[in-house]
Amino acid sequence: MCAVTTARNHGKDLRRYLVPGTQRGRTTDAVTDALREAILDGFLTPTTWLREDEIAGAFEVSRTPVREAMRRLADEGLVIKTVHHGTTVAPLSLEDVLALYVVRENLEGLAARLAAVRCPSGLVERLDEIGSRMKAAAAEADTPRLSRLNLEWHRALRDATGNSYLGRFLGQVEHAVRRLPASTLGHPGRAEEVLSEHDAVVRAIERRDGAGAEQVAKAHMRRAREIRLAVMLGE
Amino acid sequence: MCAVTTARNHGKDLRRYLVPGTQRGRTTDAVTDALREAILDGFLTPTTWLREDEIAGAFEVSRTPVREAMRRLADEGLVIKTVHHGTTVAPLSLEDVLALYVVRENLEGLAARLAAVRCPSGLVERLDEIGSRMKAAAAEADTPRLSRLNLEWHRALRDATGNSYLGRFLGQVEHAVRRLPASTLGHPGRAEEVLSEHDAVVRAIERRDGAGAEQVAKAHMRRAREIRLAVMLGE
DNA sequence: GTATCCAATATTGAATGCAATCTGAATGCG
DNA sequence: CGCATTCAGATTGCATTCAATATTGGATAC
Repeated sequence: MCAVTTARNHGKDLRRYLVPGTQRGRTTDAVTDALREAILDGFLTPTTWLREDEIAGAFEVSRTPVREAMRRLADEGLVIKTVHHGTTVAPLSLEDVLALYVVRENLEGLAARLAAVRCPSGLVERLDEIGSRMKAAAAEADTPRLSRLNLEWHRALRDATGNSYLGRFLGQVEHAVRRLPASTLGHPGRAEEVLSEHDAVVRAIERRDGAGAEQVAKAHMRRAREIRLAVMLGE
Repeated sequence: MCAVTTARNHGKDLRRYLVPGTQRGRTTDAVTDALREAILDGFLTPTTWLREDEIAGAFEVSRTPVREAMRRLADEGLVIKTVHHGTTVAPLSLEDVLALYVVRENLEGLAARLAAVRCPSGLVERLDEIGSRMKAAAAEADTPRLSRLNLEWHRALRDATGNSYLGRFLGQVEHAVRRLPASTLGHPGRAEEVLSEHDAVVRAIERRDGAGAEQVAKAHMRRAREIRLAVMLGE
């Protein structure tokens, strides 16, 4: 038995990644999102061979939207295509993770600075509101919910930059980060740490301190990388 | 007559963007690259309506690879799709340009720093060699050649970072920058300025000065943005 | 027993056809 | 005369079909 697994026996389970409210004319988008979710979620693990026919059958659509979805995911770096041979889920090495966090540190820092400079009305309140919900989730040790809220917090921040390119790049970073095995938020003491680091960013934004916001946001990411490595290397 | 132009009368001229050595099984890639080139080159201008079967006819392929190409370019932000209606070349506002350069400044700075830290063997020589060719092109006032060499220089730098994410993002930035109307290298005195700014980056890399390389690279980009704005606003 | 070649098969690449739907103009009604 | 409605044409979305090619298993020669 080789290391390559197939999606054959996963069968119809893939369907649960399809969002229900898909209107006509959006099949390709729905399939793309579903496949992306399945990969990010870890349901489709690296080196899994994705046969177009199989996926099409699981989603009960034709191969055409599946083909387009595959190509898009290949452009995003989530899968690897080889002509006339097939598509496999891309592996993610420790080296990749380090490279990812290096870039992320810079982009998140830039986002914090831009957000502080623009500081659109309601931003501080929104970040604080998400922060308080995160606090509640942390108190209940509800890591999945904490993780979703964390995502929401970072999205709110990058939306506040008003920079479409930065937003797009941070979106791609987010996709890549979500592929990593387990959330770092489950690490002992990390949840509280994240809350205080986020708070530092928001306070800097509140006083329109761009440089300060950038600094604490970068420190937040450096710490996140540390924890990530600790988790991946088995604490 | 509305502001939307069509590709109808461009006809077969699109074919000149197809690279000749396209082997079988790579039609979609070839079409994608050709369309991207045509947009970056300014042959297909913003708001141009791209009809699938028109493009397919021009390239003498079926609509399938054209469709996939359109979707990929939409993901890259070069075109805008609306369901059941069509695809148009995305506009590029002055605001977008500013946003682009803000992000670019950070990414190029990071690339210079990483390149200085790693400093793979042969990098300094390669950058200097491209630099000397740029000097020759500048002496002859050969702006198109200078522009190509400039691209090559920046690519060499980002390849030296060994960071795939940074490389991908800078690649996307490069695509966006290439869409801008005219090269800033034709601006009076800019060519010489670029040469000395590049040299400052290389010297910093040579002495493994990461922070210094980042600083001069960022200054290089800030200056590039200034010139770009001057050019776009009519000097 | 092993290496090499060949053909059968599996799988993807691209073309074609049909269905859905958006646009725009002509038409009917107030 | 203005506005809503409907219908025809144009265009994209997806399914299906055909073509090309990589893989793999086996037969054969050494």
